[in-house]
Amino acid sequence: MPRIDLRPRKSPRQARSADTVETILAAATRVLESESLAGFNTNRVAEVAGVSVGSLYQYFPNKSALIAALIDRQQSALAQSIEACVAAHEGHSLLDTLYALADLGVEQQYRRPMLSAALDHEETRLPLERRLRESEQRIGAAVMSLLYRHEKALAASPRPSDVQDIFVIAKALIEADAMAGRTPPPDLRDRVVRALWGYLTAKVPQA
Amino acid sequence: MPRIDLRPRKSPRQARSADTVETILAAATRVLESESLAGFNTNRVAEVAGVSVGSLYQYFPNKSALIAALIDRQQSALAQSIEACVAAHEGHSLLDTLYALADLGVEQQYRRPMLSAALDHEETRLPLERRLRESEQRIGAAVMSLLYRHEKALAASPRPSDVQDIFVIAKALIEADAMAGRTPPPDLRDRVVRALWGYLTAKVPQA
DNA sequence: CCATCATGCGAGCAATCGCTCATAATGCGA
DNA sequence: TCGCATTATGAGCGATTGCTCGCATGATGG
Repeated sequence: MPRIDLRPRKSPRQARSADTVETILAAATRVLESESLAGFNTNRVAEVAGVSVGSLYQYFPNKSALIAALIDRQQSALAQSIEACVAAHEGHSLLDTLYALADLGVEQQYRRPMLSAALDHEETRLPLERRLRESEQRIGAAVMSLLYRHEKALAASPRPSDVQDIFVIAKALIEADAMAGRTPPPDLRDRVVRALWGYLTAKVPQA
Repeated sequence: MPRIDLRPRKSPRQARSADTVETILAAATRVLESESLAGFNTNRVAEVAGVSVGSLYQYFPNKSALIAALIDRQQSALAQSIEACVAAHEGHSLLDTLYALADLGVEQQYRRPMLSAALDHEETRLPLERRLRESEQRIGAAVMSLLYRHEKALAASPRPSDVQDIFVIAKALIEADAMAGRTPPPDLRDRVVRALWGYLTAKVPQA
C-alpha cells in the first residue's frame, strides 16, 4: 500500500502557481495605484494581470483576501525596513535614527500614494488577520527597543502607547502631505522629526 | 406687465422644504453612524428618512452632494466650537487651551465614531467645495491667533504649516483610539496635549 | 494513444445601487 | 369648487460588480 506523497508538487506546477499569484498581486497594485479604490474590481485586476477571473478566484477566496494580501505585503516590507533601520542605527543618536525613520516613511508613502492611502482605509474596514498583527508587532518591538536604547533622552519611561502614538503621528503627517502633492515638501522630514522628538522628549508642565 | 416676484416663497412651503432637508440629513447621519460607508446608499437614506428617493433627489442633485452637506455641517460645527474655545480661553495659558481643544476633539470624535471616520475618508475623495474650505480657514485662523497669542512660549514663530500639522496630529491620535474602543481611554487627552505641546515647544537639536 | 485530473477560462447570474420619470397627491388663488 | 403649479412618490432602468460553474486545455502516468 503506497504512502501518500506529501512532498511539494513538482516544481513547474508550483512555480507556475506562485508566479500567477505574483502576477495578480502586481496587477492589483497597479490598478490600485492608478485608479484608487473606485475602479478596483476583481474583473479589472484579472484583466490587467492577463488571467481570467476564474483563475483569480482560484488563488484568492474573495476580494477581501486579495486586498488583505496586498496589505500584508506592504506591512511586511515596512516592518523589515524599520527593523533594518533601527538595527543599523545602533550606536547612533535617537535624533539621527528618527530622521532615518522619517525618511523611510516618506519614501514608502510617496512611492505609491494612492496605494498607501487605499490600503490604509481598507485596513480599518477589514477583519484583521493574524499575519498582519505580526507585522505590527514586529514594528512595535523594533521601535520599543529603540526607545529603551535611548531611555535617558526621553521625558518618561517608554510605554507601549508611545510606540503606537509616534507611528500614528508620523503616518498622519506624511499622509496629509502625500495627498496634497506628488513630491514631498522639503521640510516634511523636519516636521515629522519635530513631532516625534517633541512627543518623546518634551516635559509637559503640571497644571 | 407684472414684474417677476423674486421674494422668497411663502413660508409654509419653504419651511416644509427646510424640514425635509433636515430630516434627510438626520437620516443620512444615522445610517452612516450605524452602518458605515457600506450600506450607505440613497435608497436606504430615503427609507430611514421616511421620504421617497425622488424627494431626496429633489433636494440633493446626487449622492456626493448629500455627503458633502454632511461634511459641511460637521466641519462648520467643529469650526464654531474651536473658535468659541479659543476665544473663551483668552488670557489663559497655552497649555490650558490645548487641553480644552483636545477635550473638544475627543468629544466630537467619540460621539459618532463611524460618522467621523467615514466623512474623513470621503473628504479626501470628493472635489472640495468652497464652503468647506471656509470652515477649514476659520479653524486655521482661530488656531493661528492662538499661536500668535502665545508666541513667546513657542520654539519658533508660528508658521501656517504648524496649524495644519497640529490639527492632523490631534485628529490622527484621537481617531486611532476611537477606532479601537467605544469610550476614550483616560490618558487620551494627555497624550494629545503631549503631542501638541511637544510639537510646538520642543527645540530640536541641530545635527 | 488514451484516461485522468489539476488547472485555466470567461460568459453570465444575481444582487446592488445611483438615479429617472410618469404619475399621483397636495396646496393655493380665483 | 375648479384649475394650475408645485412637490412627492416609487417602480424600475441601466450600469456595475463579486463571484460561479460548466467546459476547454494540457500535462502526466500507464
